[in-house]
Amino acid sequence: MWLQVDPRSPTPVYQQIVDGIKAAVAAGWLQPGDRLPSVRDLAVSLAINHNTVAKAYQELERSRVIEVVRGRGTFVAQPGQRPPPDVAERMDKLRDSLRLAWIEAYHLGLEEAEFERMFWQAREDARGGERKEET
Amino acid sequence: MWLQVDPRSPTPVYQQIVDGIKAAVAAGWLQPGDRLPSVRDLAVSLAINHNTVAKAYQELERSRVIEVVRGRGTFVAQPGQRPPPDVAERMDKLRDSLRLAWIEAYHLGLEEAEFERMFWQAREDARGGERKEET
DNA sequence: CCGTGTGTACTAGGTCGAATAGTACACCGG
DNA sequence: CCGGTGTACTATTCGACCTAGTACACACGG
Repeated sequence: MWLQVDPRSPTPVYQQIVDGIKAAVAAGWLQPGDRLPSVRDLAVSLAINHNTVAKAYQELERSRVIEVVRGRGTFVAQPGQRPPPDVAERMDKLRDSLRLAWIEAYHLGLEEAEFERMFWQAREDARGGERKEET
Repeated sequence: MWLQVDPRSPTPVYQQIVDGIKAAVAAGWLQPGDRLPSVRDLAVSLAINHNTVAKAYQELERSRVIEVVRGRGTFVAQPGQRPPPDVAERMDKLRDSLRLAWIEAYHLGLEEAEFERMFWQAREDARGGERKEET
């Protein structure tokens, strides 16, 4: 399965699903039009409640990452169709996360050049990487 | 007062204090050796419990941002004295936050150049800015 | 030595979001 | 009709956060 979840993580399970699917779409694992597992199927796969999956799907639809068709299923949305309702707020959060990242980099003693390399490396990780071999 | 807190924010109050002081140090508001308000004084200023402030101070000391001297007070630490115990973990979190930022930038339809500008702008915001005029 | 101020530790309790379990409904397509 | 889809609702559990109050150990100046 291309998605995993850690129940003991401090970040909520539904948020992990949201992040995971957003990452899969951004990386190209999932193409526009691809069908996602049903809420109940995914819930069984992840060993969680179907309401938790539903909550994740609803947030993903609000962000226009997926499209929901009652009675048929959920699919990866075509980019740039209907604009999300809260772009401004999300941009602010994005700016703030970068600001906090700079602050943390400072306290970790990172040189500006090192942090910049980390920034571009993260771009690579976001579009393709994700090799995880453990044990 | 150079620090404010929003009790209704989703991010915990003690975390807001940690972030705020880290930001103040990184921006240069607070210099190494400067004394911080006592837990009780700051608690009164922010209208919160002193235990919450203490929790923030403890995390700040673990991160080697401040130094605590029993019976005397807390002070901004000299940079690079004793290394923090969890650098590796914090670096991983930093990398991950940048990865998530790239993913979010993708779903917001940001061009790479725009996002890079935002990245450098955040650097400026982290070292000085902070003008907040409301009302 | 005493008093004040420092950070720290502990218990008890309240609040809130996350997650579960279970059930029910409305929709689609064969 | 029937099976699968997302959705909605209640009830309940659980843990993090925060408060309130108290107590302790330490440092410094009188």
